Amino acid sequence: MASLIESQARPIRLADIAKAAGVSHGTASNVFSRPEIVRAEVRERVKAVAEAMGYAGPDPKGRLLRAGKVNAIGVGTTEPLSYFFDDPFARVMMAGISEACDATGAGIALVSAANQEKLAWNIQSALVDGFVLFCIEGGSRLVELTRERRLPFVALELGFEDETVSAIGVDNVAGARLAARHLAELGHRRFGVLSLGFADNRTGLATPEVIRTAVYTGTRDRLAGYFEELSRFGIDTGKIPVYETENEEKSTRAGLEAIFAGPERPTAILAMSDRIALIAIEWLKAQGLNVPRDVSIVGFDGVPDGALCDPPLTTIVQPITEIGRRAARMILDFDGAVRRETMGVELVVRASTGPATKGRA
Amino acid sequence: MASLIESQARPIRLADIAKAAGVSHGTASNVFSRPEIVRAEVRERVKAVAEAMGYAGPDPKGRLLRAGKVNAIGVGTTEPLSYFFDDPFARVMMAGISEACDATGAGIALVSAANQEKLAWNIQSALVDGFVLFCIEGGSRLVELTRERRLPFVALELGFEDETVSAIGVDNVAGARLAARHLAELGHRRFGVLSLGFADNRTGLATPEVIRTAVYTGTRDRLAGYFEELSRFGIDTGKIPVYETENEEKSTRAGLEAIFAGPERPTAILAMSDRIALIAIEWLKAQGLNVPRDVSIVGFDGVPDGALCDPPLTTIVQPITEIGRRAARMILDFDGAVRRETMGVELVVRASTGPATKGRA
DNA sequence: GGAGAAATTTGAATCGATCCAACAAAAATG
DNA sequence: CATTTTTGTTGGATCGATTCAAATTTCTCC
Repeated sequence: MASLIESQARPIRLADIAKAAGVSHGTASNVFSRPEIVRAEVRERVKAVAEAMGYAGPDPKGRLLRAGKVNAIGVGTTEPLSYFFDDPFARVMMAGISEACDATGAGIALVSAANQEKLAWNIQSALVDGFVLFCIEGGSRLVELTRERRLPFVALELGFEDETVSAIGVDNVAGARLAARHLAELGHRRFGVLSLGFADNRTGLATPEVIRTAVYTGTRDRLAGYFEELSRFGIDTGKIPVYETENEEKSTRAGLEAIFAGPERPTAILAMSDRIALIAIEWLKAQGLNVPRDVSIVGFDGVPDGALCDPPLTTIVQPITEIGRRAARMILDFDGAVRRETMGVELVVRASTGPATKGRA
Repeated sequence: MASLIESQARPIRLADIAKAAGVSHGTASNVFSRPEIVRAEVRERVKAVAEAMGYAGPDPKGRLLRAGKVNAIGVGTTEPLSYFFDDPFARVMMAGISEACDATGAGIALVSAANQEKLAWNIQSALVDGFVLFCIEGGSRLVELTRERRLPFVALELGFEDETVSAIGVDNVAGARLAARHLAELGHRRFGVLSLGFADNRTGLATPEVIRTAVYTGTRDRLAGYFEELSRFGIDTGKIPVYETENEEKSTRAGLEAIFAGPERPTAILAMSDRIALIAIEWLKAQGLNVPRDVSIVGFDGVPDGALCDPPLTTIVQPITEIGRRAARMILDFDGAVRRETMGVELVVRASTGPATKGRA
């Protein structure tokens, strides 16, 4: 009963302690934030009073206003919050961000929202010193929203051309070329591409028009890399089906059905993410197709799951953790400059790719 | 250049806008927080001025102090921040917490720290309305620290007896009994227990003394459940080796070595977490032992990985996501009451357990 | 004992907003 | 046209702390 009444009462402020202890609030403040400059006797008295009155210590809300710095970075996405804990790519990225934050003692605030208005509000009201943005679906809008906060921010993946936003990403063209060359060198000539979106909220077979007017240059560049390299092997890239997935199960399966429905079944799949590739492997196995004997597949990202699945996934490995670390540091040590960093990628050959066989599966 | 200078200048405050637009700060505030009560003409003028001066909108730092509510919950642990993205149990729990936060539009602030002082500081200065605490190693200290903040908080896992702290956990005794009975009914008579810690920072073979003076009642209860049930089958529990692991690879392997070093090799392992169980399966396979033919193993938790490993893990499934959801809601809808909820668990039999064989492996 | 230095303490100003009682202006009513 | 109502605006108080120049106390040392 007493505790209930007590808990409903207005919380005790530093000023209350100061008055009760008979010191100024300046001194009371010092007792907590710079105890060494307060005379021991006074310090103990104030502390005793605080203890007796049940003071919880200086409220960070008050301190914050004065200090200006929150000492936390916001990580934003248009996906629901659970994305950070479910998606393998996001998780590895978060591990890198965590590392940088742990090192400096900064906190992490997760920002997201189901719908657009809430997202806007959450971005506007997040208590952070800057943002790291996961630019997936709706990335452009996320960047616009964040820009209005006028806080430092970094976009992950060089998803768009705007040179005024800081970003860290990988060389998508080079990575895609590595993937394509690997398959071409194994003798593959019939391909299918499981793509990411070329613009917001897209899914389905991509027309040349869609590809040409791509908003997401990351997707565009990966495709360009695939096609450039395949052309060098004399392959007619115009005939390659490119299916835009939403990087999840449903649209990826639809894409596979579309790609394998045609008369010229591919012997190799280029997937723009490991997640897509993993889903594809499951689908192919369920169809009774052997990977890599019947169909080879190369992913993109290099998430840990790729090494553990069956067969282990050949993929283009990005330095995801390092990207996360750098992004976080860019915010933590912000100096006002716009930075755009491009990281290298490498081809890691595992067991999901093998020589092309002549026979139809 | 210009932008650099601009960015270093003192940020524009609402008061600056008010002055420039020739209105009071009260009206300027209303333009942003309750636009509908401001005359359209004035509203547009103020907005135009704000736009022209590059005002970023009301600073949440200022608003916060007045509003009192942060609209975010803190999730605390003594592990490094990456724990939230690595540990399978934590991830499922976070998914539940995320769900509840998404539903109400609340944010999540991750709080952690490598060392004790930083942890204290991070807990003290986190801008949140309440905490959900992962009480693993050092849980008691985490609770003490959090209690001082005098904000609502919930401990996950009923790790200690203190009835004054809100907590959500599972019926550990019942769960452990299910696991033990399952193995006993399969004919197993020689057991080994891979335990969690009975107190902070412990590892190694647990003596009866250690078990009796356990700080973590969760661990204690699980062991009690195992032993109670095994006793009913006439098994001498005094002879069962109990090894305290740190729920990670190194100590778990050490535990397995210790348990399998004796002359009476167990035919069944009771693991107090799926993570431990999964590591154990790997270890057993590496030793050339077949699971479940040579050794059966039952986990505890019910994380998704358990269903995917080889062989799939028989385990005691906790409603982890639901626990997370409830914990978050307890903070979000805090009403001043201390709540302690015990959730049910169930045995899920997969392929890591089988009948005991007479022959030594 | 007193001058000067060093150590503490004070209290007003500030951080950036929101709230609200009081007031002013415009609109509706008699 | 005077009075009431409605609608919009104002500016001081407040949220809970920190900061810093100035004032005060205490300490040193001759």
